[in-house]
Amino acid sequence: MNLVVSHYQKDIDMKNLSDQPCLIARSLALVGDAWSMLIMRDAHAGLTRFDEFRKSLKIAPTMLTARLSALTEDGLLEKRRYSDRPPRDEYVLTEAGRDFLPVLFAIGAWGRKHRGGGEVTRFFDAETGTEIDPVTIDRGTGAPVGTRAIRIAAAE
Amino acid sequence: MNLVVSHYQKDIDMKNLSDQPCLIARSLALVGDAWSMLIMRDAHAGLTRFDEFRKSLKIAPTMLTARLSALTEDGLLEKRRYSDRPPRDEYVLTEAGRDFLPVLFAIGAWGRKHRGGGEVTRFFDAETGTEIDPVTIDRGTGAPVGTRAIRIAAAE
DNA sequence: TCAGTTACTATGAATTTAGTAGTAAGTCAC
DNA sequence: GTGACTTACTACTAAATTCATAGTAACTGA
Repeated sequence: MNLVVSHYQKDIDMKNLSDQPCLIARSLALVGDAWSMLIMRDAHAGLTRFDEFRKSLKIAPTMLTARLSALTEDGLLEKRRYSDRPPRDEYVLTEAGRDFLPVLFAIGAWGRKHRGGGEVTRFFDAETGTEIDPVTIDRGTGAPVGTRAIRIAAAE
Repeated sequence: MNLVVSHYQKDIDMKNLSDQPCLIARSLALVGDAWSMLIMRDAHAGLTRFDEFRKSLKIAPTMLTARLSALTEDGLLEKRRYSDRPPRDEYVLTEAGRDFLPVLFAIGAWGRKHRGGGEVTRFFDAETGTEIDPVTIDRGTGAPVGTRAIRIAAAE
């Protein structure tokens, strides 16, 4: 399963995950590894530069280059020049990248419930000051996902 | 970054992801790879047996064994004997495993918005028949995650 | 000029993953 | 009761990825 890159080539995922009808599989073709998710997390926390990510994640620079390129290529990040001399680029979230935040919060919510305890980073609503308690609901019924029966259809 | 197992030993993740204060990182220590996520997806779709997963995912049996063991060890799946002769086990979701569904839906929702098009698998509410449209909201404010400013705190 | 910064690339070793084949313990159809 | 088949794996090797460290390019600032 190679979710990434060799050289100047775009991601080649296993079994063409990105061509499958399942949208979960398609998404995982892009961000289905821990590094990519953690980069997205850090990008949401405001990091933009290569060295910021590298130090935060203690990731090998080769890996970081590959992941940043892939995420940029896939439209979750955007390269932006912030200095011409020396030439320096930073990576900022695109709209698609910002839309990824709910996924991170859903993962975090699961973690809080099932891997909580000890020292934990928490998030608060800046205005109300209440801790954020993420729930994924179906906009149609308003019910939390998993509380009602679901029917699957392989449609167009 | 080795998220998995060697031999009879539990996952040893990189830099002890599971000991970090960030709950996202902790969760990713367990399910931060595409195979694990896809196994969880298939488990939610009703698959329970080794060969069902293997055929559905076209995963190498060695990988599948490792992933199923890790997910079982981590409490997302549970091994259950369904035949004594011959001895046969199946893997069923635990409560923690079922709680993972919102994550999958959040990922799917992202995919629908940013990787939609072509033939796509969709989900409907079994009762109302409406297509499920997952949104992750903050239970406190009721606002979708990402629409309001957030404050981070590294508390206990 | 010399140390320091920043964003990388080069390289080789260690580790993981993939893919195929094989095994163990049966069942089922004659 | 023999042979074909099923199911859940393990063995093994080759291929690919990842890690870690070192090095480079293009500057800045003292």
